[in-house]
Amino acid sequence: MERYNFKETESKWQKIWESEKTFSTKVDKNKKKFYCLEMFPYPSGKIHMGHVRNYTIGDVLARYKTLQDYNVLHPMGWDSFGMPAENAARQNKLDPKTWTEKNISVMKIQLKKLGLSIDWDKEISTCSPDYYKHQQEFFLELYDKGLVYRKESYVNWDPVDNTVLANEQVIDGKGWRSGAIVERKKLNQWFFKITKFSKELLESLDTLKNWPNKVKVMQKNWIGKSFGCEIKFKIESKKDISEIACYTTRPDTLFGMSFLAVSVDHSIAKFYADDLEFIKFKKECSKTGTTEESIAAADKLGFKTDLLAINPLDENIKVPVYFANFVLMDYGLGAVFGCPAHDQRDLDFAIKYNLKITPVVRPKKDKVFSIDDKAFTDSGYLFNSKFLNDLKVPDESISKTINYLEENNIGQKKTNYRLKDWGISRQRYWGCPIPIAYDEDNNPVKIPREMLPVQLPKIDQLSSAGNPLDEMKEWKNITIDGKKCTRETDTLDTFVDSSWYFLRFCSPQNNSYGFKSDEIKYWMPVDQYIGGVEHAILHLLYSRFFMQALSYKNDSFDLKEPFSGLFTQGMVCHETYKDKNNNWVSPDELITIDGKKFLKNNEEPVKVGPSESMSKSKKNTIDPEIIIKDYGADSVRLFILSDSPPEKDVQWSDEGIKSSYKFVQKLWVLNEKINEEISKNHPLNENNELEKITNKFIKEITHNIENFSYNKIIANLHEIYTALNKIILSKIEKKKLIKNYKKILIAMSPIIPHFSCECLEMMNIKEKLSWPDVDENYLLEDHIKFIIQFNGKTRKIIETEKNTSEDLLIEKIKEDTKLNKFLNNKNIKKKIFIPNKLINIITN
RNA sequence: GGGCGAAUGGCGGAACUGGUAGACGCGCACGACUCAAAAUCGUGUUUUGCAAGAAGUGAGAGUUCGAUUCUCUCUUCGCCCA
Repeated sequence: MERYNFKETESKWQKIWESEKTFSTKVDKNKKKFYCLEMFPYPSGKIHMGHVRNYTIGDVLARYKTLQDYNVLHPMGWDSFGMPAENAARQNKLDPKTWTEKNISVMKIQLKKLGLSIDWDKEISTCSPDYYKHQQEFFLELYDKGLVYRKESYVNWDPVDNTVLANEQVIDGKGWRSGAIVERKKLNQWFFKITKFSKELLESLDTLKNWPNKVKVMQKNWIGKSFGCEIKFKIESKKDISEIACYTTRPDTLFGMSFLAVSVDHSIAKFYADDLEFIKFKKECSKTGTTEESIAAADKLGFKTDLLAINPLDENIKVPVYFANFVLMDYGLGAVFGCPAHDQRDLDFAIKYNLKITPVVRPKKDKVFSIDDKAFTDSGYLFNSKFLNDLKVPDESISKTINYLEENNIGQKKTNYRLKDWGISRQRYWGCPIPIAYDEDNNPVKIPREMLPVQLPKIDQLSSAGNPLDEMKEWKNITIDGKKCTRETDTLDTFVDSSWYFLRFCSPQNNSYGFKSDEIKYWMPVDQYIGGVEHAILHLLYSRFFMQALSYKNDSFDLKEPFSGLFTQGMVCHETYKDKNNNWVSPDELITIDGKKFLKNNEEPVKVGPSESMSKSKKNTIDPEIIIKDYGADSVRLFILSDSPPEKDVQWSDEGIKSSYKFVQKLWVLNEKINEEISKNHPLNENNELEKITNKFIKEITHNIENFSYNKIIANLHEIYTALNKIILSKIEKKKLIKNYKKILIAMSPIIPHFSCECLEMMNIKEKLSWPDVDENYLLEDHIKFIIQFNGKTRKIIETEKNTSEDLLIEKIKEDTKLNKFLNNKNIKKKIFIPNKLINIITN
């Protein structure tokens, strides 16, 4: 008996699939479609286990749906713009294009070795002009619809490297490379008006029935709808300022107001433009980063103005107005009123500047209540609030206060969203150029469509600082309609690239537009989108926005939600190891002796740490390429699905992959045995046991695939293996054996496709395969296991005929020596009888 | 601090609408084969007890004939937001 040669078999089938274009798909209106999409990879160099898991999960589904006779679109592409290419290019003195293309070719080969059912004819790459040309068209389309605008906005600025930093490049308020303290700097930047669709993006979440609730909740919180009130405060001032408007969600605490805080970018700041102290303060504010987190963590700073704000509920209360570093122009109206007693941030500020602290909410009516250094934010009752006293906080107090403010023309009820417009300008080279230029008066001019794509200029070497496009004088100069213009040198956020790639997969070669209408009408929406939960907010929200934006003022595009089903898979983890000097050690530097780990080179023991998600920095990665080479793609696929439910983290282990490998070998041995039995040509017999176990298996595996319980599928495979091994001893008739074994092989094929195809071929099965139906007739049992309980405790499980009556069962119990002792000398108080399931006899 | 979720053997995890807790896998133990080892195959494996039995799903309560499953309180952990 030969061992199963996975190397030969896997490469054989991969070649067949490639040459026969097995997975290539076309629009076919006579067939139901299924669009199965996994998040496309960033070409970082090599595939990692996370990819293996993601794409295996998707592949099982795609193959399953294909067998169910769906027309399956299962494409793959590359999210190939982005910073790592620039960083690598700087390090290796290559250009980002060369680096990226090399990585793509390596990773493509690696993915093919996994045996994925991908239509490679539909491959796309976002850094290709063929792709980003259409993105530039979309940009202009959105621009024409008024969904793109330019405004001054803050960026993280590294004053040493003279470069803009992404949020993730700011570590503890310092630049990741230079270590310099990051400053806030104002730049003119482009924005997508995502806030225009806040309401739609929020409400349409409810239509996404096949999304994890968790993700919907995250998006909901991110959009952050709140009810509140816009309040106009009269200002007492010698300057020409009569009013400042604030947005608040807590108008009910108005009587506790002790200051008004405005952003340094507020329109009233112009009155202080010449004030040296204010200029100094504004500069101080710019030292805080731009993230909400860094603003929350920063020291609260205020600049006291000569203005006084009048409390609209009691004009005798006048409070100082401050410029404050924690108020942002982006949120609300760039001005808030401070109520220190009931907001920790306001309280910190009030203590620092010695402002009045008046509590207006107390936990219980008629109780003495005061505030020390902790703000009271729980529910309770209003006091110190004149005509609002004793209202229940928060529900009653907020609504009644708003009513009062509206009736008296002081404020207006308003819905506010936390969601901010999407800043899409990146001061980077390796991204999609923004198709805009500026005339001599610095007015933006669209690049005419016939001049698209705006190609990225070739670059030999990236300088260490700034945006290289800025330096490219020749590239920058352009003439539009006879006017001399200068190109925009910022490129688009790479999230724009991934906001519509799933449309491009429907028409990857279409040159006239990003997609063909009839093709996306057929394929879209994506029926099942699969990827990491880390994209739960931004990528998914931006993609949803993009559909809203494309369909806005456009009758020929009515797709609002791109992904009708979403599945978020967990991460792949591995144990971590450290040597005696606490340096991370990689698993392939170790040997195992008696279950303990030692360094290979000097046999020193290592410390085994907890299992954490695989990362290069912790050196706990496992290279899929090596694993595929050693154990084969089918074993890897089997293992990556086997140990944990796909939505949870999975722990990579040597034992696990070895056991999967052994299982494939065992299946091979079984396959040989079955073929031998087939050749024996046993005579017809009436035993239906094989039909029974086959149908049971098909039923379970179908249910488990449908529910993403892929770990249970693997359990099903082990069970059917054991059952088959037993049953083939019973001389099964040839036709029956072939029929059932074929079904089983087909059901295994989404998970271990090379192995299954090989076995099917050995049995000379050549027709088009389809997913086996379950014949329920074989699953009807005439005997069932019946549970017998006394006082709620299971005492015995007996085999009975179906529909055995209660009386007959009682008879049986009385005859059973093991059971009747529970009845001796006892009164039966109650009997619970559930037909075909259990009887519970309550005695005293 | 707020929101969401989780907790089951030595480990990963099963248990569909409340009805046999621990499927399946790993690990471990014993046995077979072997001069021996590896590989392979077989048996066992929640705890306790010789056994009958008893206890047992993070802790505590509740609903129920019956709770891993439902309700409440608490603890710990994870994720997201601040």
